[in-house]
Amino acid sequence: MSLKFVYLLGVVSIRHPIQVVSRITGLSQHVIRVWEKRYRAVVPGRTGTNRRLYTDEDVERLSLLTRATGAGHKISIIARLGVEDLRQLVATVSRGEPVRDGGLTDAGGRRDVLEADREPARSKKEGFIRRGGAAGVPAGVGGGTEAAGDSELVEEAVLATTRFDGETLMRVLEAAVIRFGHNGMLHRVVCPLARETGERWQRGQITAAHEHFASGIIRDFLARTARPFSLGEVAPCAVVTTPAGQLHELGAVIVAAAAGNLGWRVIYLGASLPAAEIAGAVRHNRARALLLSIVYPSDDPRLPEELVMLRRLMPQDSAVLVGGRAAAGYSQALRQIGAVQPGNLVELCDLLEQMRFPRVEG
Amino acid sequence: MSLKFVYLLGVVSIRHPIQVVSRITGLSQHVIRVWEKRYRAVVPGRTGTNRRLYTDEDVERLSLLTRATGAGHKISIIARLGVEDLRQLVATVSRGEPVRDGGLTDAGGRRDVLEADREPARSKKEGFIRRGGAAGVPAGVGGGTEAAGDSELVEEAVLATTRFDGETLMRVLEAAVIRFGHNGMLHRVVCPLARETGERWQRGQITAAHEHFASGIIRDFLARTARPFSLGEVAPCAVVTTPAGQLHELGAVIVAAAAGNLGWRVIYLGASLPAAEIAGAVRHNRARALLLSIVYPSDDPRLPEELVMLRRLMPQDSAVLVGGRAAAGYSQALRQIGAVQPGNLVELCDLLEQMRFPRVEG
DNA sequence: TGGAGATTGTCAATTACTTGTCTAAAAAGA
DNA sequence: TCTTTTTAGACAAGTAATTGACAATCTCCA
Repeated sequence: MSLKFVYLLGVVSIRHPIQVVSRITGLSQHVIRVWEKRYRAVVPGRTGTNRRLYTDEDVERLSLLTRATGAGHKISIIARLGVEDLRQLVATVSRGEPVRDGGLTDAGGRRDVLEADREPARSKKEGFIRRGGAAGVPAGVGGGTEAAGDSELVEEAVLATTRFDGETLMRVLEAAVIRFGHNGMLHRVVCPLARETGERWQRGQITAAHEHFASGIIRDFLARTARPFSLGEVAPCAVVTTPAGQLHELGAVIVAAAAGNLGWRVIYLGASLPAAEIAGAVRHNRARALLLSIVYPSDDPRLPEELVMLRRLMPQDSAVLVGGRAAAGYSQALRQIGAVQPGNLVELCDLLEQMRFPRVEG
Repeated sequence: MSLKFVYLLGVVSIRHPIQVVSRITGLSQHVIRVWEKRYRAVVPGRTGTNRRLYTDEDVERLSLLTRATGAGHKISIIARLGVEDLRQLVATVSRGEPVRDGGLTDAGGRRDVLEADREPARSKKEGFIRRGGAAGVPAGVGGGTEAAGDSELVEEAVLATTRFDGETLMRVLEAAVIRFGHNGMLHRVVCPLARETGERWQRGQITAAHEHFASGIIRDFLARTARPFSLGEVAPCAVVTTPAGQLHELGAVIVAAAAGNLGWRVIYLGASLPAAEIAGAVRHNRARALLLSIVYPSDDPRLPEELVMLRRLMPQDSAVLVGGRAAAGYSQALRQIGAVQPGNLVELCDLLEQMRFPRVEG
């Protein structure tokens, strides 16, 4: 808390050498230095022996500048803007609105070079978001209102969960697969089960242990029934986890399975990872999407900071998709970081489907 | 060795010779001394004859410094920071991402060289005394030689983990099952893998995300290969989890699998559950044993209270077994609550085997 | 449409600083 | 005696700063 707070105020004792800054921002040391020399984008302090030392605010500025230039802004023009202005700029851009100073989404050659050596896609993100928002819900697969679910099976599953009866729970899942198929099981049984357990837990009818238990069983079941992976290297990569403090794993399990079904290469990281860790994994895997599940608590004061930090540390061209019942509690932060918030699993799948095939826009 | 021994006696202020510190931190003795001489990173006490003696805090500092330097920070700059600052630093700057030659020409490849260069040097010099030191108790009870491990497979598994390469990791596990059988795989590959990842994590060579990732893959694998359960109701029940604040799941996964192999009905509850929740699950399932894994941190001030609370809430006739590299850090509390602390997986299995058939004593 | 000039990321070379490693000799321990 | 530790000094490789140049675009204008 004080950590992040302090960071936001820029009052920090610890300063970073250029190597660290380079790793965090993804900029080469060359660029960092040249931005300083030509545009005074940042003016780091120095050690006694003339080594640069960057404050956290410097890092933030550079990150924002990276994102803004990626969106087509010219570094020479925005280099001197304040952090606040930059934030606004980036927020505007990630909402899909056109960049004001001419340099339209496709800023042209420089970007191509940049992308070619950085990663396949950047501008895509905005595209997805726009599309996702517009397309919205394509009406549930099975007809009913967003996967009505099979109440009988769900009820049995809930019951099994409350009794720590893994065997029965698995049997129910098996039955669900037979009846609805692998995907249908997720949408019509597991998802409602998650919601139901969540509600019961909130009412104090069951404990977190039950939720953990169900997560485990469902994971095991999914692992057992999922197709053994043999995805081409082309498969886009998605990292699935929950941010620090979010201990409930079930949502993430579901999302991971759904993404796997849709042909994504899923890196599943379990629950409660700090921002830096998540960002590292995303970066390492060049993941096109980060899928977060936020279920409880819905008012963790640290989480917004954590999310901001996450966005700052992540590669700019990776999208963030956030689901879960408590996501709404952080919508301000989520909007700030340009996260997409699908309203339910169907929407999420829709988005994932769209993101599967990056189109080169014209 | 002396470490564990002394811990058992409850003496808190033991101090370690440099060799031990070197083994724990993964730093060479040279580096430890040079960090002291040049930067005063630590200032160990001395014996009457001028030998260095390091406190636990020194060790902690050195570990953190290792991680921070791994993240790109300059030792000369961070050497004097306090433990808290270092923790923050390490948490902020994750080093999970690869350094791509794309953007970071200055930094590119360097790290690989650094590691490739650092690794063999260390093992050559400090050798693999580790086994003697870390294992401490030979424990040869369970038949095998305390799981010597198949270094080749383990190495491949570690490599796959550092690369988030789930497919390869699974292949390795498969090979291990074929070669050693299901149980042998646990003892000879997964367990060493857990230890190795733990050590690398402490050295900052990998991130917590890697550990989470490996846990997930291993879970999935175990779920897939474990016998589908059809245990009679007679099977004794064991609850497996980690106490609140302990986010690392791998140890619990291993233990759960081991217990399952031995014919226990395992209720697996994942990581980081509050005492009340755990106790509730134990009570609800009339579990004969509660298996806890404690890996990190080893100095959570809340954990002892949590453990005491746990014992108070639990049924009296349920045993508590605690394993994990950080268990020693809480040995006082553990003794207080009458927990059993098997030194390694073999011992644990031994105990579980004994507990399978309760004697009704007269 | 074509071209001049500005913009911007990249690179090489040089210099200087940083840091891990190593050797050798003496002391201590076992 | 054989190993381990300590100290001091030397060294090589890694890392960073600076300068100047370069190539690929982008912008603007004729």
